[in-house]
Amino acid sequence: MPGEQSTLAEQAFERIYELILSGALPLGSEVNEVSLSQRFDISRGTVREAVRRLQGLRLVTREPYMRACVVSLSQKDVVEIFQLREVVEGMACRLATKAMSDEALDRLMADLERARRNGARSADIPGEPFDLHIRVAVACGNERARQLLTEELYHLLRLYRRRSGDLPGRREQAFDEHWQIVRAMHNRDPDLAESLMRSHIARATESLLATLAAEREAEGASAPPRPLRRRRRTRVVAASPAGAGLAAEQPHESAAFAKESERAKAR
Amino acid sequence: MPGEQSTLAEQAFERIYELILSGALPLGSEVNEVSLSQRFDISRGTVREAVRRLQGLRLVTREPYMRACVVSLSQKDVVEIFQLREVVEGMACRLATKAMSDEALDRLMADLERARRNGARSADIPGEPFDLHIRVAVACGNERARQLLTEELYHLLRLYRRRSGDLPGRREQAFDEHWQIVRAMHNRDPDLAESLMRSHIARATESLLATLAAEREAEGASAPPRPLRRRRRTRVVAASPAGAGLAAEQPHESAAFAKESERAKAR
DNA sequence: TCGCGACATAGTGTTGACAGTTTTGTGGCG
DNA sequence: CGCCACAAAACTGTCAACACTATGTCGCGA
Repeated sequence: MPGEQSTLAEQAFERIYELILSGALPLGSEVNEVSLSQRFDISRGTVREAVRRLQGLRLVTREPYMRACVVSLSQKDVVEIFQLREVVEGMACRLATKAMSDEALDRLMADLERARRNGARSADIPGEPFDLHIRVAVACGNERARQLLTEELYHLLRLYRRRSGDLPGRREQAFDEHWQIVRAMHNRDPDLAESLMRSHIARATESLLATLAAEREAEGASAPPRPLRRRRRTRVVAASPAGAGLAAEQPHESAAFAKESERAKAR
Repeated sequence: MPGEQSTLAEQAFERIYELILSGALPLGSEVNEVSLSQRFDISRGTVREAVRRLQGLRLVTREPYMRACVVSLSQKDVVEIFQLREVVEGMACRLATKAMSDEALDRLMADLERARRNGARSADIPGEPFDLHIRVAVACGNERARQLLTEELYHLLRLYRRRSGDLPGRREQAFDEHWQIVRAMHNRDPDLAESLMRSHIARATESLLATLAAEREAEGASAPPRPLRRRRRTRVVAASPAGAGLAAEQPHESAAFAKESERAKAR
């Protein structure tokens, strides 16, 4: 019963990855090897291997005898990621403009138009059915850039976005910018497309920073020293055998957890 | 006797990394866990952990029950890396132009001038005492970009560069371009600096591609199908207990190996 | 002679146990 | 009442053994 085709460690890697993306493992939370091994009902060494791969992807940080932690993005991190995205997605846009077929460009345009009609919810929200940024990254032909954008940077931003809405009006503006970008691509103007994409992301950066500033303002001095780290007895527990008492005192949704531990630990 | 301060797995990671960078583990060669564990005189599980981290950095590729392999860069890979470098280093140059202090810029200029006098060998060769690209990446202030440039992309190129000289005359041209870049930075012209850096790398890309094409031409049809993979009985063996019979049939330098296995396995 | 299937072998996947380190809880002392 | 030393707990680091898979080899039959 070896699952499908991959190794246990591979599956564990995927599952932990999903746990982090879904917010079940909150940013900055501790990653406990034994807890995870019990949850997945596999050996600790196997979990260990998966965690080391996460470490390689810089999704968890670790130092010798300390507990591993999910990365917690500071504002500086977010700015750095957006700076990177700005130039790399600009490049991807330029390359895609040169690489895409006429049919693919027509399809892209049609999909963008359809998305606009289908509702205003899918302008610049990662993971939505139509996501221009993903489409461009995939189409650019540079596999390394695609991986960087869609697997290393974008997911981190998804993580971050969960807890920060958009500025009002930004959505419509983003749509407009998307439209201009796609039109430049369709006109086979690589330099313009790159330039527009860069401007687009730069504006999104400013919007996000404004949102964050407003948030910080609103929260006021509720918890300025930020008790991150050094927290007592609040670590993500391994779901007591009954599967009931989940640690739900976090402001994140810890669903998708309970169903994982329905085994009686008969050993 | 726990070494200095880090874990065994950490040290193993570093050592394997060095092995790959030094060419002792040639590109595309197989990475044998037991062989390495015997060489380092540590457990296989520990080596395994290190290899998984290398995998996370995409320096080795692996599929379920197959042997792990050091990446072998195709020409497409190199082009992709240079495309990425072009925009990311351009960004780094722009940010550094804005972030560096006057003193740091003066020092940078002085070092460049000194490097020019000290010999023509250090124009654009990674790892040399003065390396403008590293200096810019470090000074740009974007930690993520620095890591991408100096630890993920640059080392791969070092790997590749080992076996490809430069085009004649390229070195002087590179020096000139470096000089222009630094002058733009010194004049606090971020956009010009970014543009110059991008052009510089684009030119370097063309130079490298020309070199590769010439090489390919010179080799002719010596080994067109490229027997990489599926080679018989030639794998890097684990140094017989006497420490003598090293597998030296590879056209790469396998030095720095012998000295690692002087322990009698007294156990 | 060539194809093909069983066997042997090398290497990876997984596990449980033991050792070392950090954190936490507790009790005595100033 | 606060603080420091000490001990227990919790967790990570390391290892050796066992299970599983892939690959090369050898013998068989057509």
